[in-house]
Amino acid sequence: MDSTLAKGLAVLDWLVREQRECRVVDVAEAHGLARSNAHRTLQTLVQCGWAVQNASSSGYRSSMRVFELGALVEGATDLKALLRTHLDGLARASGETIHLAVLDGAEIIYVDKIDSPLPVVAYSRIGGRAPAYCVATGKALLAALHLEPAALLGLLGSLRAHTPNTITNSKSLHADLLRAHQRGWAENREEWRTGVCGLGAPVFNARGEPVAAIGMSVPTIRFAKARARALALQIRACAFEASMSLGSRVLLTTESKVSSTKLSTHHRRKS
Amino acid sequence: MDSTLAKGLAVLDWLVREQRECRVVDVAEAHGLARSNAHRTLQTLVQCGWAVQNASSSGYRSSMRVFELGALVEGATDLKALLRTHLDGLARASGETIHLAVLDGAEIIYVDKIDSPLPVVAYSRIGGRAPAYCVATGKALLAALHLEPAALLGLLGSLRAHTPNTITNSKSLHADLLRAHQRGWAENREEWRTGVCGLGAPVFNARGEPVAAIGMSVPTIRFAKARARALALQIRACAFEASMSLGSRVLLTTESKVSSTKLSTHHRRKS
DNA sequence: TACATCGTTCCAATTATTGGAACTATCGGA
DNA sequence: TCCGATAGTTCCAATAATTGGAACGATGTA
Repeated sequence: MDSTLAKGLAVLDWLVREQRECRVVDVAEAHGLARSNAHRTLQTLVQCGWAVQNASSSGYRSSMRVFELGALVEGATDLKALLRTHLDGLARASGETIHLAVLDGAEIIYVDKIDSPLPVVAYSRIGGRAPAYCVATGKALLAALHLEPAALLGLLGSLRAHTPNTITNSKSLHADLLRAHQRGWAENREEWRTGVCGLGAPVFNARGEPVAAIGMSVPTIRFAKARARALALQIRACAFEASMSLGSRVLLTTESKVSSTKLSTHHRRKS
Repeated sequence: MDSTLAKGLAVLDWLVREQRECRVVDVAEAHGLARSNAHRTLQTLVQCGWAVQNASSSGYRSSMRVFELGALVEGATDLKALLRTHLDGLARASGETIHLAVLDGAEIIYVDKIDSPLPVVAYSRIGGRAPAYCVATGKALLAALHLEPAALLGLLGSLRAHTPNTITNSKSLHADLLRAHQRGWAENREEWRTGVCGLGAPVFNARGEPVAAIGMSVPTIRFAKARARALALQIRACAFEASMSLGSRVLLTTESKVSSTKLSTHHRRKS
């Protein structure tokens, strides 16, 4: 492992998150580096175009490079643009907050979001993260991977409780994912934030791979059984249409088959 | 300069732009590294969370980290969210393609964009770049800096011609920027892309600093003198309102004073 | 089967990094 | 104005890390 590279990446990451002009000593203290080392690291970042130095104050900020590359990543998948209309439709139909999320290891990242006009409890942010096993979008994506319990645990690590409702048992989670797969949507009942429930369904690309999940965050107060089910059906239908628009060619005759037919091309199934 | 860090950043940048699964040899060849070196560099990127390795193919891709950080940068300025409504208004009023751009060294980066329903000639992309001295948004931002000709040349370097109309003379450019400042908007007459003209005006924050420029791309065919002037006035007014919404407190009485009063808090003026 | 390609590991030679010290600049208080 | 403290920057020898060739195993191909 290139420790110099690791050091520089850590400084860069830190610099971006600080979102302010940082001085050499700040970096040195935050990373336990000698002043001269921090200085050279920052200079390297500047010379490579990842940071900019204020000529008068000699403070450092991250450059627009990460924004540029971030936009590239976003544009590459083009998910956001392609699925916007679907999200809009869902937002209008439900009136709730809608998310588009992708899986990144054991976490999901919100790629797009439409805020609800109704009062909401929790705040999320584009680019924000959440543990995959705690939220509906994450569970929808995990369910679409069809991992065995062991592989699941390997991917997620220990299941920490974030609320009294968080599923912390590997077998329970696996059962929950299986149910999600069978139904075609995943649920989150205050497993991540108290007072907030969620629904999510996976979106598949033309190769049948799960590339994102469409999710909905609903305050528990508006999550009565009948409404929850109605919203879930909306999400599932929306995710299905979204998959179609990405070129997913799933043959199906009845609505209830939506989820089960998604299996087709996929890697593993549990024993 | 930490060469190991520079090497790693170059590989990371390359990996993001490739937008495909890359192998060790690809990286080694592209950067003139030994296989073992490329391998270790990639492993470091993976361990630090900037890249992911496909377990089966052992190929590497950039992770969502850059997207996450990019979204952070975008959210930090919050420019996009704050100015969206202004851009929308301008887009509806003009029917042309609207840009929001920020200055990054000698280039501008498009932060937001609303496509025209009318036929357009050139294609731009959020996160895309253009030389500041060639486009209207860039010239609007440069004009707002009030740099002396020498400082301007220092910032921009040599003025390469991208079309027959590109301003390649430092003095001419300075005069053009001065005119832009006096009028309150900058123009681009096929200086970047043949067949495409542009208009741009700077947006100031509460501290009177130019933070972005609102721009409009118009095919030359729709850029007749009278219409160009009408659109320019729209842009200038829109940028002014946008500045107000960011907390810029510029006292003004007549419309024609919009631009000249912007001077107030600023750094340098030419001798 | 033999060959070629590639990912990965290992290690000694090399090279770059490291951090203390010194120098300079800036700021604020006496 | 002087002094002391703080911080940015430069320099350099000791150190520690990187480097790339070689070797090995895995995979795919003729």
